[in-house]
Amino acid sequence: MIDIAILGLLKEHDLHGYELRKRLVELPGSRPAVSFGSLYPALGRLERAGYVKAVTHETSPTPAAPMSGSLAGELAAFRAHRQSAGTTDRGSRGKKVYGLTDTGEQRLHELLVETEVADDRGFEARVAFCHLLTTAERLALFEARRGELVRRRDLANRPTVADDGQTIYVRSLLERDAAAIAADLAWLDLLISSERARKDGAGNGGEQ
Amino acid sequence: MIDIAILGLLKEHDLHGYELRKRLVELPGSRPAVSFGSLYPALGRLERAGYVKAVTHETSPTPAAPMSGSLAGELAAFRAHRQSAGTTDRGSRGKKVYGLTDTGEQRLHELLVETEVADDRGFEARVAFCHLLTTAERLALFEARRGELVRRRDLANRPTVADDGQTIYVRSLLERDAAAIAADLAWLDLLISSERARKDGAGNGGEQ
DNA sequence: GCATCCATGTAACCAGTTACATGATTTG
DNA sequence: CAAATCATGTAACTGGTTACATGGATGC
Repeated sequence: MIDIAILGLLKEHDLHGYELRKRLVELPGSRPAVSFGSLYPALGRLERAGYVKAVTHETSPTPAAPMSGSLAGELAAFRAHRQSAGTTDRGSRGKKVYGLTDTGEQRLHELLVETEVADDRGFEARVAFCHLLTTAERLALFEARRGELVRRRDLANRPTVADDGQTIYVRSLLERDAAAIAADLAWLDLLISSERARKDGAGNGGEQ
Repeated sequence: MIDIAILGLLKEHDLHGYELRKRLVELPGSRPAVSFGSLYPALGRLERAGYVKAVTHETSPTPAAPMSGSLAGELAAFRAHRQSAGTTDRGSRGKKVYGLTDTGEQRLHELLVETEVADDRGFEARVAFCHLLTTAERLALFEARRGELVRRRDLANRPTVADDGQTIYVRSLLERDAAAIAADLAWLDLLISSERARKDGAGNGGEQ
């Protein structure tokens, strides 16, 4: 699911691996820190697949507006640019600034709407870039997640087979888990209702 | 960290793989369900390491008291026993009931007190069997976890580098994460204080 | 006697990790 | 010029997963 994060970040601006990783770590859900050993191979894979591509010269000096935010990104791109366009062609090991291709953009959207994978980290990664979705798609994402959480909750406080000598610690742990799921569910419901409001906001004001 | 769970469950009673797995799934922190493809190889590994051992005949028909709880476990052991000791010798593929060896018990304790690995699942697995620890060891486990959570919290609401155009979704996600950590911390603090009370309970009644 | 669960295992794969090797650039 | 940081990458390993192969026992 590192793919979502990479494609999502590259959608915002072109970046090289090192910088990409710094952003990756401070993205919700990518604990404890995605390592270079997984980042670079992933970039290579995405490049081979045609989703990203090394942008060497001034293909896109990050259009215009984005200068407002993210100085670091601009700087990285600028420096890389200067280096490659400047002297010769950059030695074997220079910065390699990646950008999203058209198919990469498609791929990102594809990954974002894929509700099958109910994985926690995957969900967080999707939410982090869900502003790229339509309201309906976002709603679908949230509701799929909701289903998953409900499933987990029901699974948790069901039969309790063979739980004879549960220690107080296990019980406490189970309670904590239940509380965490409940809190998550409440959070999701808020998101969902706000999304619903957005959807049929202008049209009609029914259904909370 | 499947090792902790396996050893911990086998400490309670001898079990064969299939039954073990059923218990494993309803253990907190072993989402979404440990698969056979990881369970059996793990058992093999633990057996080769000498931590567990297949108990075939009446080596230990689960001593005496444990009959009180866990009917399923007793049944499984009994059936396996009957089968092996009963007819011939059981075909190539019969139930294989595993038990914990002495070194396995040591190993379990070792894994339980190992506070280095700050992994979430690892922590849950340890708590699930922390009744096997002394109060002091348990306290150390909880406090190590607390340190880890504090570290995460501080990491989360620090610099916020390059967070220019954070969408409402990312912000919401970060808030949720922060709330989850706070809740976890509160839960832990409760555990810790109750553990402290237990420790110096008889001696003096200070410090809540 | 057929389906279904119980039961054990292997093989191929997956998504990541750590440790290592390498080198360029910046800064004190 | 040395140390720190930036930067890219490979190799070996980890801790699992799914899919597959196999077969015994039970229930209807």
